[in-house]
Amino acid sequence: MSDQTTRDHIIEAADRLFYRQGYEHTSFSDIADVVQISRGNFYYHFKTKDEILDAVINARLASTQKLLDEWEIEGKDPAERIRSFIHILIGNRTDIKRYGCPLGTLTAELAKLSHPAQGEANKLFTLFRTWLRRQFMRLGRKADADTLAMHLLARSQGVATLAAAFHDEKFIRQEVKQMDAWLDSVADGTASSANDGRATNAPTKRSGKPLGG
Amino acid sequence: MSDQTTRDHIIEAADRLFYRQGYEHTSFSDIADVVQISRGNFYYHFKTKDEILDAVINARLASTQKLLDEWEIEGKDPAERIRSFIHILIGNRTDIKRYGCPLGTLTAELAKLSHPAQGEANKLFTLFRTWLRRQFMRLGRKADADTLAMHLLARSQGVATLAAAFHDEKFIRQEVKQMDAWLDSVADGTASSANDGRATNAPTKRSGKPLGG
DNA sequence: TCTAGGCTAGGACAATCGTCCGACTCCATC
DNA sequence: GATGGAGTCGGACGATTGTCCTAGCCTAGA
Repeated sequence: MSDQTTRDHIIEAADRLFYRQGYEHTSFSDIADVVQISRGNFYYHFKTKDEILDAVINARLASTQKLLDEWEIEGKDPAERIRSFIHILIGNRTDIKRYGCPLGTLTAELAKLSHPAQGEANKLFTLFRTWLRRQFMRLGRKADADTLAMHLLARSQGVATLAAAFHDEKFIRQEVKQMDAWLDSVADGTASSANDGRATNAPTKRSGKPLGG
Repeated sequence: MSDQTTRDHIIEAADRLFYRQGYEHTSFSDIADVVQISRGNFYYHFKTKDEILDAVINARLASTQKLLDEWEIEGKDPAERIRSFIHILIGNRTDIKRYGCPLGTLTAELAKLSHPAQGEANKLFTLFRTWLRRQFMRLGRKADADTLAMHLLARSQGVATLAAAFHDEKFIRQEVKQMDAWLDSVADGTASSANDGRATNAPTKRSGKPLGG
Protein backbone atom coordinates (compact mmCIF):
# COMPACT_ATOMS: atom_id res chain seq x y z
CA MET A 1 0.00 0.00 0.00
CA SER A 2 1.02 3.55 -0.60
CA ASP A 3 -0.11 4.28 2.94
CA GLN A 4 2.40 1.96 4.48
CA THR A 5 5.13 3.37 2.36
CA THR A 6 4.54 6.94 3.49
CA ARG A 7 3.90 5.89 7.06
CA ASP A 8 7.05 3.82 7.08
CA HIS A 9 8.98 6.67 5.59
CA ILE A 10 7.83 8.90 8.40
CA ILE A 11 8.78 6.36 11.03
CA GLU A 12 12.14 5.78 9.42
CA ALA A 13 12.92 9.48 9.17
CA ALA A 14 11.66 10.13 12.69
CA ASP A 15 13.76 7.29 14.01
CA ARG A 16 16.91 8.71 12.51
CA LEU A 17 16.14 12.27 13.55
CA PHE A 18 15.17 11.31 17.10
CA TYR A 19 18.50 9.57 17.35
CA ARG A 20 20.57 12.42 15.99
CA GLN A 21 18.72 15.43 17.36
CA GLY A 22 16.70 14.02 20.20
CA TYR A 23 12.95 13.61 20.40
CA GLU A 24 11.94 17.03 21.67
CA HIS A 25 14.35 18.89 19.47
CA THR A 26 12.92 17.22 16.37
CA SER A 27 9.88 19.05 14.99
CA PHE A 28 7.23 17.99 12.54
CA SER A 29 8.86 20.31 10.06
CA ASP A 30 12.16 18.49 10.36
CA ILE A 31 10.54 15.17 9.59
CA ALA A 32 8.38 16.67 6.86
CA ASP A 33 11.46 18.07 5.16
CA VAL A 34 13.08 14.67 5.04
CA VAL A 35 9.99 12.75 3.94
CA GLN A 36 9.03 15.60 1.64
CA ILE A 37 5.42 15.89 2.66
CA SER A 38 3.57 18.86 4.07
CA ARG A 39 3.56 19.44 7.78
CA GLY A 40 -0.22 19.41 8.00
CA ASN A 41 -0.39 16.02 6.40
CA PHE A 42 1.00 14.34 9.49
CA TYR A 43 -2.37 14.32 11.15
CA TYR A 44 -3.63 11.77 8.69
CA HIS A 45 -0.97 9.27 9.67
CA PHE A 46 -0.37 10.18 13.30
CA LYS A 47 -2.70 12.06 15.54
CA THR A 48 0.00 13.28 17.90
CA LYS A 49 3.74 13.49 18.09
CA ASP A 50 3.67 10.90 20.83
CA GLU A 51 2.12 8.46 18.40
CA ILE A 52 5.14 8.82 16.15
CA LEU A 53 7.36 8.15 19.12
CA ASP A 54 5.40 5.03 19.94
CA ALA A 55 5.71 3.86 16.37
CA VAL A 56 9.44 4.52 16.38
CA ILE A 57 9.91 2.62 19.62
CA ASN A 58 7.86 -0.28 18.32
CA ALA A 59 9.92 -0.32 15.15
CA ARG A 60 13.08 -0.41 17.22
CA LEU A 61 11.68 -3.18 19.36
CA ALA A 62 10.90 -5.21 16.27
CA SER A 63 14.27 -4.66 14.64
CA THR A 64 16.07 -5.38 17.90
CA GLN A 65 14.16 -8.61 18.35
CA LYS A 66 15.01 -9.54 14.80
CA LEU A 67 18.67 -8.82 15.45
CA LEU A 68 18.69 -10.94 18.58
CA ASP A 69 17.01 -13.78 16.72
CA GLU A 70 19.68 -13.64 14.08
CA TRP A 71 22.43 -13.76 16.65
CA GLU A 72 20.65 -16.66 18.26
CA ILE A 73 20.74 -18.61 15.02
CA GLU A 74 24.14 -17.57 13.71
CA GLY A 75 26.04 -17.90 16.97
CA LYS A 76 27.41 -21.37 17.53
CA ASP A 77 27.61 -21.04 21.28
CA PRO A 78 26.45 -18.57 23.96
CA ALA A 79 29.86 -16.92 24.15
CA GLU A 80 29.86 -16.20 20.45
CA ARG A 81 26.36 -14.74 20.69
CA ILE A 82 27.34 -12.46 23.54
CA ARG A 83 30.31 -11.42 21.49
CA SER A 84 27.91 -10.36 18.76
CA PHE A 85 26.36 -8.01 21.26
CA ILE A 86 29.68 -6.58 22.35
CA HIS A 87 30.75 -5.96 18.80
CA ILE A 88 27.80 -3.81 17.78
CA LEU A 89 29.87 -1.09 19.44
CA ILE A 90 32.39 -1.62 16.68
CA GLY A 91 29.84 -1.94 13.92
CA ASN A 92 28.09 1.27 14.90
CA ARG A 93 31.17 3.10 16.06
CA THR A 94 30.78 5.97 13.60
CA ASP A 95 27.27 6.79 14.77
CA ILE A 96 28.04 6.12 18.41
CA LYS A 97 31.01 8.43 18.30
CA ARG A 98 28.71 11.20 17.14
CA TYR A 99 25.35 10.53 18.72
CA GLY A 100 25.91 8.02 21.48
CA CYS A 101 23.81 4.92 21.98
CA PRO A 102 20.31 5.13 20.47
CA LEU A 103 18.92 3.23 23.41
CA GLY A 104 20.61 5.05 26.24
CA THR A 105 20.15 8.56 24.92
CA LEU A 106 16.47 8.08 24.15
CA THR A 107 15.78 6.56 27.54
CA ALA A 108 17.64 9.36 29.27
CA GLU A 109 15.77 12.03 27.35
CA LEU A 110 12.33 10.56 27.95
CA ALA A 111 13.12 10.29 31.64
CA LYS A 112 13.89 14.02 31.80
CA LEU A 113 10.71 14.84 29.93
CA SER A 114 8.73 12.61 32.27
CA HIS A 115 7.33 11.19 29.10
CA PRO A 116 4.66 8.47 29.28
CA ALA A 117 6.53 6.38 26.73
CA GLN A 118 9.38 5.79 29.19
CA GLY A 119 8.15 2.31 29.94
CA GLU A 120 8.00 1.36 26.29
CA ALA A 121 11.50 2.66 25.69
CA ASN A 122 12.81 0.69 28.62
CA LYS A 123 11.49 -2.48 27.03
CA LEU A 124 14.35 -2.08 24.60
CA PHE A 125 16.79 -2.41 27.45
CA THR A 126 14.86 -5.32 28.86
CA LEU A 127 14.98 -7.04 25.49
CA PHE A 128 18.77 -7.04 25.58
CA ARG A 129 18.85 -7.82 29.26
CA THR A 130 16.75 -10.97 29.07
CA TRP A 131 18.49 -12.14 25.95
CA LEU A 132 21.92 -11.69 27.51
CA ARG A 133 20.74 -13.31 30.71
CA ARG A 134 19.67 -16.40 28.78
CA GLN A 135 23.03 -16.58 27.07
CA PHE A 136 24.90 -16.33 30.35
CA MET A 137 22.71 -19.04 31.83
CA ARG A 138 23.58 -21.32 28.95
CA LEU A 139 27.16 -20.46 29.70
CA GLY A 140 26.71 -22.15 33.04
CA ARG A 141 26.23 -18.94 34.99
CA LYS A 142 22.79 -19.71 36.28
CA ALA A 143 23.26 -18.02 39.62
CA ASP A 144 24.47 -14.63 38.41
CA ALA A 145 23.28 -14.52 34.83
CA ASP A 146 21.24 -11.39 35.32
CA THR A 147 24.04 -9.67 37.19
CA LEU A 148 26.40 -10.41 34.34
CA ALA A 149 23.87 -9.21 31.78
CA MET A 150 23.39 -5.93 33.59
CA HIS A 151 27.12 -5.54 34.00
CA LEU A 152 27.72 -5.95 30.30
CA LEU A 153 24.87 -3.62 29.41
CA ALA A 154 26.26 -0.99 31.73
CA ARG A 155 29.73 -1.21 30.28
CA SER A 156 28.40 -0.86 26.76
CA GLN A 157 26.42 2.18 27.77
CA GLY A 158 29.41 3.72 29.46
CA VAL A 159 31.61 3.17 26.45
CA ALA A 160 29.03 4.77 24.17
CA THR A 161 28.62 7.77 26.46
CA LEU A 162 32.32 8.50 26.72
CA ALA A 163 33.03 7.75 23.09
CA ALA A 164 30.41 10.34 22.18
CA ALA A 165 31.70 12.87 24.68
CA PHE A 166 35.28 12.63 23.48
CA HIS A 167 34.48 11.67 19.90
CA ASP A 168 36.96 8.88 20.41
CA GLU A 169 36.76 5.84 18.21
CA LYS A 170 39.94 4.25 19.46
CA PHE A 171 38.51 4.17 22.94
CA ILE A 172 35.66 2.00 21.68
CA ARG A 173 38.01 -0.59 20.20
CA GLN A 174 40.07 -0.52 23.35
CA GLU A 175 37.13 -1.21 25.63
CA VAL A 176 35.65 -3.81 23.31
CA LYS A 177 38.89 -5.71 23.50
CA GLN A 178 38.65 -5.68 27.27
CA MET A 179 35.07 -6.82 27.23
CA ASP A 180 36.07 -9.67 24.95
CA ALA A 181 38.71 -10.71 27.43
CA TRP A 182 36.25 -10.38 30.25
CA LEU A 183 33.80 -12.59 28.39
CA ASP A 184 36.50 -15.19 27.91
CA SER A 185 37.15 -15.30 31.62
CA VAL A 186 33.46 -15.66 32.32
CA ALA A 187 33.09 -18.37 29.71
CA ASP A 188 36.13 -20.29 30.88
CA GLY A 189 34.83 -20.29 34.39
CA THR A 190 38.45 -19.93 35.43
CA ALA A 191 37.52 -18.24 38.62
CA SER A 192 40.83 -17.25 40.08
CA SER A 193 42.27 -15.99 36.82
CA ALA A 194 39.18 -14.27 35.59
CA ASN A 195 39.99 -10.70 34.86
CA ASP A 196 38.70 -7.90 32.74
CA GLY A 197 41.73 -8.02 30.49
CA ARG A 198 42.80 -4.59 31.54
CA ALA A 199 44.54 -4.47 34.83
CA THR A 200 46.55 -7.46 33.77
CA ASN A 201 47.74 -6.84 30.26
CA ALA A 202 47.82 -3.15 29.84
CA PRO A 203 51.10 -2.28 31.54
CA THR A 204 53.07 -4.92 29.72
CA LYS A 205 51.52 -4.39 26.37
CA ARG A 206 49.78 -1.19 25.40
CA SER A 207 51.41 2.18 25.57
CA GLY A 208 48.57 3.82 27.41
CA LYS A 209 49.10 7.17 25.85
CA PRO A 210 46.28 9.67 26.36
CA LEU A 211 43.34 9.18 24.08
CA GLY A 212 42.51 12.00 21.73
CA GLY A 213 40.36 14.47 23.60
CA MET B 1 25.64 42.11 46.95
CA SER B 2 21.98 41.61 46.33
CA ASP B 3 22.88 41.18 42.70
CA GLN B 4 25.08 38.20 43.31
CA THR B 5 22.45 36.64 45.49
CA THR B 6 19.76 36.77 42.82
CA ARG B 7 22.18 35.78 40.12
CA ASP B 8 23.39 32.88 42.19
CA HIS B 9 19.85 31.86 42.91
CA ILE B 10 19.14 31.76 39.21
CA ILE B 11 22.24 29.69 38.53
CA GLU B 12 21.45 27.34 41.36
CA ALA B 13 17.85 26.84 40.26
CA ALA B 14 18.86 26.48 36.62
CA ASP B 15 21.48 23.93 37.57
CA ARG B 16 18.97 21.79 39.37
CA LEU B 17 16.32 22.15 36.68
CA PHE B 18 18.73 21.44 33.83
CA TYR B 19 19.70 18.29 35.63
CA ARG B 20 16.18 17.12 36.30
CA GLN B 21 14.36 18.28 33.18
CA GLY B 22 17.14 18.81 30.70
CA TYR B 23 18.39 22.09 29.28
CA GLU B 24 16.01 22.56 26.37
CA HIS B 25 12.98 21.40 28.29
CA THR B 26 13.62 23.98 31.00
CA SER B 27 12.08 27.35 30.20
CA PHE B 28 12.66 30.79 31.66
CA SER B 29 9.29 30.45 33.31
CA ASP B 30 10.35 27.29 35.10
CA ILE B 31 13.40 28.97 36.54
CA ALA B 32 11.47 32.14 37.33
CA ASP B 33 8.91 30.15 39.27
CA VAL B 34 11.59 28.63 41.45
CA VAL B 35 13.54 31.81 42.04
CA GLN B 36 10.30 33.75 42.33
CA ILE B 37 11.16 36.60 40.02
CA SER B 38 9.39 37.71 36.89
CA ARG B 39 10.31 36.17 33.61
CA GLY B 40 11.20 39.47 32.05
CA ASN B 41 13.71 40.17 34.74
CA PHE B 42 16.09 37.58 33.42
CA TYR B 43 17.40 39.87 30.77
CA TYR B 44 18.99 42.03 33.38
CA HIS B 45 21.11 39.15 34.67
CA PHE B 46 21.55 37.06 31.56
CA LYS B 47 21.20 38.24 28.01
CA THR B 48 20.46 34.83 26.57
CA LYS B 49 19.58 31.36 27.73
CA ASP B 50 22.97 30.18 26.60
CA GLU B 51 24.54 32.56 29.06
CA ILE B 52 22.74 30.83 31.88
CA LEU B 53 24.00 27.52 30.59
CA ASP B 54 27.54 28.83 30.53
CA ALA B 55 27.18 30.06 34.07
CA VAL B 56 25.80 26.70 35.19
CA ILE B 57 28.63 24.82 33.53
CA ASN B 58 31.20 27.14 35.09
CA ALA B 59 29.60 26.65 38.48
CA ARG B 60 29.78 22.90 38.03
CA LEU B 61 33.38 23.14 36.93
CA ALA B 62 34.21 25.10 40.05
CA SER B 63 32.39 22.80 42.43
CA THR B 64 33.87 19.75 40.75
CA GLN B 65 37.36 21.15 41.04
CA LYS B 66 36.69 21.88 44.68
CA LEU B 67 35.49 18.34 45.22
CA LEU B 68 38.57 16.89 43.59
CA ASP B 69 40.79 19.11 45.70
CA GLU B 70 39.08 17.85 48.83
CA TRP B 71 39.58 14.26 47.82
CA GLU B 72 43.18 15.07 47.08
CA ILE B 73 43.68 16.32 50.61
CA GLU B 74 41.54 13.88 52.51
CA GLY B 75 42.67 10.74 50.71
CA LYS B 76 45.71 9.15 52.27
CA ASP B 77 46.78 7.34 49.14
CA PRO B 78 45.79 7.29 45.45
CA ALA B 79 43.64 4.20 45.88
CA GLU B 80 41.60 5.83 48.58
CA ARG B 81 41.13 8.91 46.42
CA ILE B 82 39.95 6.89 43.47
CA ARG B 83 37.60 5.14 45.83
CA SER B 84 36.13 8.52 46.69
CA PHE B 85 35.29 8.91 43.05
CA ILE B 86 33.71 5.50 42.78
CA HIS B 87 31.59 6.12 45.83
CA ILE B 88 29.89 9.27 44.60
CA LEU B 89 27.64 6.79 42.85
CA ILE B 90 26.53 5.68 46.30
CA GLY B 91 26.32 9.17 47.74
CA ASN B 92 24.18 10.44 44.88
CA ARG B 93 22.31 7.23 44.29
CA THR B 94 18.88 8.75 44.91
CA ASP B 95 19.35 11.41 42.28
CA ILE B 96 21.15 9.13 39.88
CA LYS B 97 18.39 6.58 40.10
CA ARG B 98 15.96 9.25 38.99
CA TYR B 99 17.88 11.57 36.69
CA GLY B 100 21.06 9.76 35.75
CA CYS B 101 24.50 11.34 35.88
CA PRO B 102 24.49 15.16 35.68
CA LEU B 103 27.61 15.07 33.57
CA GLY B 104 26.66 12.39 31.13
CA THR B 105 23.11 13.50 30.51
CA LEU B 106 24.04 17.13 29.94
CA THR B 107 26.84 16.22 27.57
CA ALA B 108 24.57 13.90 25.66
CA GLU B 109 21.84 16.49 25.35
CA LEU B 110 24.13 19.28 24.21
CA ALA B 111 25.61 16.97 21.62
CA LYS B 112 22.16 16.33 20.14
CA LEU B 113 21.40 20.02 20.11
CA SER B 114 24.72 20.72 18.40
CA HIS B 115 25.07 23.33 21.10
CA PRO B 116 28.16 25.57 21.12
CA ALA B 117 28.68 24.90 24.82
CA GLN B 118 29.54 21.26 24.16
CA GLY B 119 33.20 21.93 24.58
CA GLU B 120 32.70 23.61 27.92
CA ALA B 121 30.57 20.75 29.17
CA ASN B 122 33.17 18.23 28.12
CA LYS B 123 35.70 20.00 30.29
CA LEU B 124 33.81 18.49 33.20
CA PHE B 125 34.64 15.05 31.94
CA THR B 126 38.20 16.08 31.31
CA LEU B 127 38.48 17.35 34.86
CA PHE B 128 37.68 13.91 36.24
CA ARG B 129 39.76 12.22 33.57
CA THR B 130 42.97 14.08 34.30
CA TRP B 131 42.47 13.82 38.02
CA LEU B 132 41.92 10.07 37.85
CA ARG B 133 44.84 9.69 35.49
CA ARG B 134 47.11 11.38 37.97
CA GLN B 135 45.93 9.10 40.76
CA PHE B 136 46.53 6.00 38.66
CA MET B 137 49.99 7.24 37.80
CA ARG B 138 50.81 7.60 41.46
CA LEU B 139 49.53 4.10 41.82
CA GLY B 140 52.41 3.00 39.64
CA ARG B 141 50.35 2.70 36.50
CA LYS B 142 52.26 5.22 34.44
CA ALA B 143 51.88 3.41 31.18
CA ASP B 144 48.14 2.94 31.16
CA ALA B 145 46.95 5.57 33.62
CA ASP B 146 44.74 7.31 31.08
CA THR B 147 43.31 4.04 29.86
CA LEU B 148 42.40 3.12 33.41
CA ALA B 149 40.88 6.55 34.03
CA MET B 150 38.72 6.31 30.94
CA HIS B 151 37.71 2.78 31.85
CA LEU B 152 36.56 3.83 35.27
CA LEU B 153 34.74 6.86 33.92
CA ALA B 154 32.95 4.70 31.40
CA ARG B 155 31.86 2.19 34.00
CA SER B 156 30.50 4.94 36.21
CA GLN B 157 28.57 6.39 33.32
CA GLY B 158 27.18 3.01 32.40
CA VAL B 159 26.07 2.32 35.94
CA ALA B 160 24.32 5.68 36.13
CA THR B 161 22.58 5.17 32.81
CA LEU B 162 21.21 1.75 33.67
CA ALA B 163 20.36 2.65 37.23
CA ALA B 164 18.26 5.49 35.87
CA ALA B 165 16.64 3.33 33.22
CA PHE B 166 15.63 0.61 35.66
CA HIS B 167 15.32 2.86 38.71
CA ASP B 168 17.48 0.32 40.43
CA GLU B 169 19.43 1.34 43.48
CA LYS B 170 20.65 -2.11 44.35
CA PHE B 171 22.34 -2.33 40.99
CA ILE B 172 24.43 0.70 41.88
CA ARG B 173 25.70 -0.87 45.10
CA GLN B 174 26.39 -4.08 43.28
CA GLU B 175 28.49 -2.46 40.59
CA VAL B 176 30.28 -0.20 43.06
CA LYS B 177 31.37 -3.29 44.95
CA GLN B 178 32.80 -4.69 41.76
CA MET B 179 34.59 -1.46 40.94
CA ASP B 180 36.09 -1.50 44.41
CA ALA B 181 37.40 -4.98 43.84
CA TRP B 182 38.68 -3.98 40.44
CA LEU B 183 40.50 -1.06 42.01
CA ASP B 184 42.08 -3.36 44.55
CA SER B 185 43.44 -5.55 41.81
CA VAL B 186 44.81 -2.53 40.00
CA ALA B 187 46.36 -1.16 43.17
CA ASP B 188 47.89 -4.47 44.19
CA GLY B 189 49.52 -4.76 40.83
CA THR B 190 48.88 -8.47 41.16
CA ALA B 191 48.82 -8.87 37.46
CA SER B 192 47.80 -12.42 36.96
CA SER B 193 45.14 -12.39 39.63
CA ALA B 194 43.77 -9.02 38.79
CA ASN B 195 40.09 -9.30 38.14
CA ASP B 196 37.03 -7.16 38.22
CA GLY B 197 35.66 -8.93 41.24
CA ARG B 198 32.71 -10.18 39.29
CA ALA B 199 33.41 -13.20 37.20
CA THR B 200 35.34 -14.65 40.09
CA ASN B 201 33.28 -14.19 43.17
CA ALA B 202 29.72 -13.99 42.00
CA PRO B 203 28.94 -17.64 41.48
CA THR B 204 30.32 -18.72 44.83
CA LYS B 205 28.95 -15.88 46.84
CA ARG B 206 26.07 -13.75 45.71
CA SER B 207 22.76 -15.21 44.76
CA GLY B 208 22.56 -13.33 41.51
CA LYS B 209 18.85 -13.06 41.58
CA PRO B 210 17.34 -10.77 38.97
CA LEU B 211 17.45 -7.13 39.81
CA GLY B 212 14.18 -5.32 40.14
CA GLY B 213 13.12 -4.27 36.67
C1' DT C 1 -18.36 8.98 -16.96
C1' DC C 2 -19.35 9.39 -12.33
C1' DT C 3 -18.43 8.64 -7.60
C1' DA C 4 -16.29 7.43 -3.20
C1' DG C 5 -12.45 7.42 -0.47
C1' DG C 6 -7.45 7.22 0.39
C1' DC C 7 -4.12 10.65 0.56
C1' DT C 8 -2.18 15.27 0.45
C1' DA C 9 -1.27 20.47 0.49
C1' DG C 10 -1.62 24.70 2.66
C1' DG C 11 -2.87 27.39 6.07
C1' DA C 12 -5.26 28.74 10.54
C1' DC C 13 -5.21 27.99 15.55
C1' DA C 14 -3.74 28.76 20.37
C1' DA C 15 0.08 28.07 23.12
C1' DT C 16 4.64 28.65 24.30
C1' DC C 17 9.18 29.92 23.50
C1' DG C 18 13.36 33.32 24.07
C1' DT C 19 13.91 37.98 23.75
C1' DC C 20 13.34 42.71 24.69
C1' DC C 21 11.45 47.06 26.42
C1' DG C 22 9.40 50.82 29.17
C1' DA C 23 7.80 51.98 33.62
C1' DC C 24 8.23 51.25 38.28
C1' DT C 25 10.32 50.74 43.16
C1' DC C 26 14.00 51.02 46.04
C1' DC C 27 17.92 53.20 48.29
C1' DA C 28 22.37 55.45 48.71
C1' DT C 29 24.19 59.94 47.85
C1' DC C 30 24.33 64.79 47.72
C1' DG D 1 13.99 66.72 49.05
C1' DA D 2 16.18 65.68 44.53
C1' DT D 3 18.90 62.63 41.72
C1' DG D 4 20.40 58.52 39.52
C1' DG D 5 21.42 53.93 39.06
C1' DA D 6 20.58 49.12 40.43
C1' DG D 7 17.09 45.86 40.33
C1' DT D 8 12.41 44.38 39.28
C1' DC D 9 7.91 43.90 37.06
C1' DG D 10 4.47 42.98 33.58
C1' DG D 11 3.65 42.75 29.13
C1' DA D 12 4.60 42.92 24.02
C1' DC D 13 7.29 41.04 20.04
C1' DG D 14 8.08 37.63 16.40
C1' DA D 15 9.07 32.99 15.73
C1' DT D 16 8.03 28.30 16.20
C1' DT D 17 5.63 24.62 18.11
C1' DG D 18 1.93 20.72 17.87
C1' DT D 19 -2.56 20.40 16.43
C1' DC D 20 -6.40 20.61 13.46
C1' DC D 21 -9.44 21.83 9.45
C1' DT D 22 -10.84 22.25 4.71
C1' DA D 23 -10.36 21.99 -0.06
C1' DG D 24 -8.57 19.44 -3.57
C1' DC D 25 -5.88 15.67 -5.90
C1' DC D 26 -5.70 10.98 -7.68
C1' DT D 27 -7.19 6.38 -8.53
C1' DA D 28 -10.18 2.19 -8.36
C1' DG D 29 -14.69 0.41 -9.12
C1' DA D 30 -19.52 0.72 -10.88
